Amino acid sequence: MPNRANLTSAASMTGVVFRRLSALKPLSPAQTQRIEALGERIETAAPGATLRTEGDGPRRPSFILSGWACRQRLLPDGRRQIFSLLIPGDAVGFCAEPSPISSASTVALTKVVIATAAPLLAGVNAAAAYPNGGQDSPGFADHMRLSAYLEEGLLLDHIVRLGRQTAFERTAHLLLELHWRSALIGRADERGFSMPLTQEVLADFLGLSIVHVNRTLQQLRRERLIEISGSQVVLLDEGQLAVIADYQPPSLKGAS
Amino acid sequence: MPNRANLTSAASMTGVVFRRLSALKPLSPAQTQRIEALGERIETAAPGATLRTEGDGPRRPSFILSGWACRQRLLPDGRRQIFSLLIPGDAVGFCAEPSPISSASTVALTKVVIATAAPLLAGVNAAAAYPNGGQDSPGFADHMRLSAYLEEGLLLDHIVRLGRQTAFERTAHLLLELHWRSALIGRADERGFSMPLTQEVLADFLGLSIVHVNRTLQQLRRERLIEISGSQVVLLDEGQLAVIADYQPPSLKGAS
DNA sequence: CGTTCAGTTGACGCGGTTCAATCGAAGTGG
DNA sequence: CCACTTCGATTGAACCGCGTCAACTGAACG
Repeated sequence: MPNRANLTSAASMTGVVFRRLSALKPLSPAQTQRIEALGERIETAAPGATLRTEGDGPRRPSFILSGWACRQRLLPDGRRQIFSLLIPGDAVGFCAEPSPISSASTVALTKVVIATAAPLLAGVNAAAAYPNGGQDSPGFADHMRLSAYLEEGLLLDHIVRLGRQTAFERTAHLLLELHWRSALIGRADERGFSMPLTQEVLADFLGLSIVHVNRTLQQLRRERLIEISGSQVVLLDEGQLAVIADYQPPSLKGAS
Repeated sequence: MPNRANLTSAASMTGVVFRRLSALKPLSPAQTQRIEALGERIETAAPGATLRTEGDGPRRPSFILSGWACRQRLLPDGRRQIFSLLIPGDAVGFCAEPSPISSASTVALTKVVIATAAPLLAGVNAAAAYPNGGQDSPGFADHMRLSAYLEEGLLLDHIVRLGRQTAFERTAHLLLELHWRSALIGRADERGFSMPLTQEVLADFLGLSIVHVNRTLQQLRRERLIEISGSQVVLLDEGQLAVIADYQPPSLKGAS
């Protein structure tokens, strides 16, 4: 039951989507207008709510306007592995295959506000009809394709973390990635950003136990590499962290 | 220097590509013809050769006709993580972005024969002009899109293995996946398949040490779950292995 | 005020790594 | 045809990163 006040704040929330997409490829005025229209149809979800279950029929793809979510899978015995963390501006459920090729679900980690991406999707289909890529068309096909490549790169980084890095390196790498992504949507300053995650979520993402996440964060603080107070994270020595974690931010320049 | 004998054998090798793609979506006679034409332009690579370095300018996408390869990343200190194993019928370098969004390279693990996919790619672009999906068009856009989803599912499986499964479970899961994929291209019988990998490669894929891969394989043999002789793997109790590894093969039915 | 939840800490043990040595098969050159 | 080398598989012993178990703390909340 969105009222006018909701609409106003929702419209301002579409800024993260604009920042996210324009970082991949410049947006035309017509496209910008479409993005601002996302604020007109929003929904909210409480922490723990399932936003999407893959293999559960086609659901409407959407963008996260505020709050954090994750894609995850549960094992029969209760173990959980988180594939990716979703922050404002990220897309949910764009691979809307009717076939359940793999089983994963998207779950809200905080209170989440999402906007149906239907108006943009119409543009995606339209752009497919422009063989030249539609530089000036209102379509978003290129943006979504580049976004998919970016996300695959994040999955590859994650695999390296889980397969070949220590808990210390893993954690440093994740903090650098989240800082970079927060900066991309204008939600970070030079050194810090907000990370509304419990240590349990970090553990299930990093493939560690809660206890060890706690000790690893303490070690990072003890070595004066980070500071944490509440959900606020400060990177005290980003260069040193990058060396430890072998972190290289995604390079978006030259994207076609 | 391909001679006629080469061409003949190469043409027969395109069968794996046909099987791989037709499993995703039926192929028309025109499409089948295009696939058979892949055998006309082949290249070979020796074990260890780099087939592709992402972020190294656009390279021609291609299909593996025979031999195995992998996508991997190296850390500065020499640690290696393998993202995916590529078997005959798999595509190489289809995400041919000029931007090096992430750094990974594709390396031959055995002697490899690849075919340039240019003739199919022309079809991909053509299919994009058919808004209805082009059921009868010669394009391969749908196939490559479905293939991308399948590969993403494999990456997710891999993340679960690395993050939340024991060495025993990981190894069982991988063997089941490779058996399923081998069967998909007609390179496996009911219980066995060929796996031309060293234990070092398995270790770098599974995020384990060589020594521990060796011990884990021994445990699988000791418990009469598998048999290995040379590169031949036999799954003695696929059901039991699937329970141990929580393995569920990708479901391709209902793919649009 | 009791309850719940996230964070923290210590003790202990296991899964997996590291180091090092051995062995057989497959080249390779003299 | 035989030393010599190389490579992959194998084995044992010692070590350690990380998980598990359990207890405790403080803040938020009804």
